[in-house]
Amino acid sequence: MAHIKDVAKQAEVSVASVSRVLAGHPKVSETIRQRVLTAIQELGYRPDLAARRLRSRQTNTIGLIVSDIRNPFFTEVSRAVEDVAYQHHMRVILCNADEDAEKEALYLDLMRDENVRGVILSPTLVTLAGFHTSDYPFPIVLVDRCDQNTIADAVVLDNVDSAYRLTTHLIENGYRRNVFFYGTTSATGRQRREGYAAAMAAHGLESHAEPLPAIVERARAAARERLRRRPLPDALVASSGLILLGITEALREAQIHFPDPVTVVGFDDLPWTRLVEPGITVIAQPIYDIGRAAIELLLQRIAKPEQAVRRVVLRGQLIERGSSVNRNNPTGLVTAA
Amino acid sequence: MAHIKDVAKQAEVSVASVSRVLAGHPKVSETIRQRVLTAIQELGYRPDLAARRLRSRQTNTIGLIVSDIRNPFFTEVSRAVEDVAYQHHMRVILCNADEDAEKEALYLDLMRDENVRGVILSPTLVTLAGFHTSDYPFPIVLVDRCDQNTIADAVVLDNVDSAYRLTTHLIENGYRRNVFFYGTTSATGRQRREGYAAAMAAHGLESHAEPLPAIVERARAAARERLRRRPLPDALVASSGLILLGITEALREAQIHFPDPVTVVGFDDLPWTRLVEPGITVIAQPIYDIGRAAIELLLQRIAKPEQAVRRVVLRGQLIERGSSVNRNNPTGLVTAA
DNA sequence: AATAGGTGTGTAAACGATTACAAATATCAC
DNA sequence: GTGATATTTGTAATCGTTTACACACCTATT
Repeated sequence: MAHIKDVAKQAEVSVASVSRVLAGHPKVSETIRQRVLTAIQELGYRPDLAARRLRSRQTNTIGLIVSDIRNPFFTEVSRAVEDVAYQHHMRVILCNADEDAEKEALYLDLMRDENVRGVILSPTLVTLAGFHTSDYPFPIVLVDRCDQNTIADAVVLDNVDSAYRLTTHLIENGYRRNVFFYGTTSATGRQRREGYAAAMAAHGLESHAEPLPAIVERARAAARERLRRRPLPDALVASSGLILLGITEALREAQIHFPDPVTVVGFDDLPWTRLVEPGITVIAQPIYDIGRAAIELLLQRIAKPEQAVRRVVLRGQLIERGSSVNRNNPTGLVTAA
Repeated sequence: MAHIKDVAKQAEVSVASVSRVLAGHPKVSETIRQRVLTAIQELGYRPDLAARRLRSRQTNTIGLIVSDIRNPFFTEVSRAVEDVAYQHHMRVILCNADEDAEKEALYLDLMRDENVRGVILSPTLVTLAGFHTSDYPFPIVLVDRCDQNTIADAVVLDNVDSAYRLTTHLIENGYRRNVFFYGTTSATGRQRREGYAAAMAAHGLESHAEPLPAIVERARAAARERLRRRPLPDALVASSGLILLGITEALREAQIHFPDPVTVVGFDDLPWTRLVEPGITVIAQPIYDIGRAAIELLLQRIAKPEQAVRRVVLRGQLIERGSSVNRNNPTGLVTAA
C-alpha cells in the first residue's frame, strides 16, 4: 500500500505539496500539481481516511437516524438524503432507531464518536420533549417530526392542515362517524389527530381517536377490535402508511368491501393504495422533497452555523379515490334542488 | 474533551493501562481496572475513533451494498444485517448501488478506503461476471445473487426450483399460456427464468420470457404492451416484487380483474399481495433469514478467514391465493370421472 | 543595490490512540 | 534470603496524514 511519503518521493516533492494537491489548495504550481497527479496515478495511491480524520479533526460524514427503516416513508427519505449528500461528496451513516428513545440516544452518541458534520433525525416524542440543539456538538435537522415549541431546523408536512382537509373531505362526502388511528410515539401522529379533531368539531361531530404503536400488527388488531363493536363507524382514518396497511388488512379479514359499510382513508400514497379496489383516498406526502429539503437545510447549516433557525413546511396533497366516494349522492347524478 | 492522558492522570496510572482496560485485556489488576473505570466515568471520556483506527489499522465496520434500497426485499435484508451486526458491536455502512455496476465499483472502493472488516453485496450481473474474492482486501458475502461459477460465500434463494414450482402450480391449475417478466440486471432474474422455462418445457409448453430493467415503471409498461397484443396470455409471472407491482398496476389500468381473463403471480410475499382481491399467489422468500444468514456467514468468515467457501440456499415457499384458482374446475366441486 | 512583500515549497510537529518492549513488582522454590 | 520466573505496569515509538512555521526565491519599489 502506497503512502503519501511514497508519492512525494516518486514526484520528487515534499509530502506537504502532495497534501496540498490532494486538498485542491490554490497556491501550488501547475508543475508540481501535474507531477503529483501522475505519481498518484502510477502508484495507485489512496489516502488513509483514518489518518486524515485524526489530523484534521473532521469527517465528510453525516448521520441519518430514522425511526423505522421498513416504513417506505423513511426509505424514500433516505434515498433523497443519500442522493444529495453524495453529490456533495458527503457520506451518510444510516441508523435505525426502531421508535425507541434509548436507541436514538445511543445513535446520537455514536454520531458524536464518529465526529459527523451533522445529523438528520426523526425523533420520538420522548427525545423531542427535552430536545436542545445545543446539547450536541453538531447541527441537527429534524425531519417528519417536530412540535411548535422545539427550536431547531426542521422539515415537516403540514400535518394539522392535511388531516383537517382529509377529514373534512370525508365528512362532506357523507362519512360522519369517523375513527382516527394514530401512532403514539411521534409528534406527527398527534398533530394529525389534532387536525382530525378540529375538522370533526367544526361539523359538530364527536371525535374518536385511537392511539397505538405505529406498526402494522397493532393497527390491524386495533381495527379488528373496533370492527367488532357496534355501531360500526363510517370510516377508519389512518395517520400513517403502516397504520393504513394494518387497517386495510383488518377490513379484508372482516370481509368488508369498502367503501360500504365501512371505508378507509389515510396518509401516504403508497403504490398499493391505488391497487386495492376501488382505491384508497390518501394524503400524498412529497417524500423525496422532504428528504431533499432536510439534507439541503443541513448542508446550509454546516456551511453557515449562525444562520437563523428554519422550519420548512411542505403541503400534503389530497388524492381522492374510490374509498371516499360520495355517499350523499351515490349515483353521481346531480340532484335537483 | 477528555483524552486518554487525562484519564491516566486522573486514575494515576499510565495510558497503556487505560488502553488495556478499554480493550478488555485480561492481564490487568482489578485495582487498576476500577480506578480507570471510575476515572472514565468522572471525565465522561470517550475514545477517539479516528485515532484508534489509525493506530490499530482496524475498524469495527462492515459494508452493505444493496442494489435498490426502495425494494422492500433489501430493506428487510438491511434490517436483519443491522440487527445482528449491532449485537456483535459492529457498525454497518449501507450503500445503494442503484443496479449500476459503476456505482458498485465505486462503493467497493469506498469500503476499501474505510477499511471495513467485510462486505455484504448483491451484485449486478456485470460485477458478478468477473468477480473474484481475492480482488478485495476484505471478505465478501454475496446475497440474493450468485451464479454457479462464482466461488464466494453466498446466501441465495433456490431460484430455479422456486420458479419451477410456481410455474408448475400455474400449469396444473389450467394456466398454460404464461409470460415471464424478469429483471436483466441480476443473476436471480435469469435463474428464475430458467426454472420457469423448465416447467413450461416439462409440460410441452412454449416459453415467453420478457427481460426488462427491474423497476416498477418498466414492468408496468412491458405488461401494458403485452396486454395489448393478442392472443391474451393466461398468466403474467413476475420475477420480483417490484415487477409484480408494475404488472398488477397494468392489469388494473386495463380493467382486468384477475384471475380472468388474465391472472398474475410472482415472487415476494409483500403485504399488499394479500390485499388486492382475490389475493396474488406468490413465492415467499424468507427475507429476514436471508439477511441474517449473510451477516452470520460474514462474521464467521472474518473470524476464520481460511474456512471453506459456503453457499447457503434457502427455500422459497409457495403461497396459493386467489390469483391461481383452479381453472379446470372453477366451481370447486369435484367433477365426476 | 537594498528592502519589502509576495509567492511557492519544505521541515517537522501535531492529531490521540495502540502496543512492542523494557522495567518493576510479585510469586515461588530452594 | 536469593535467584529464577511469571505477572503487571510504564515509557516511548508508531500509525499516515495535515498544517503551522520557516525558508528560499522572485518581483517591485525606493
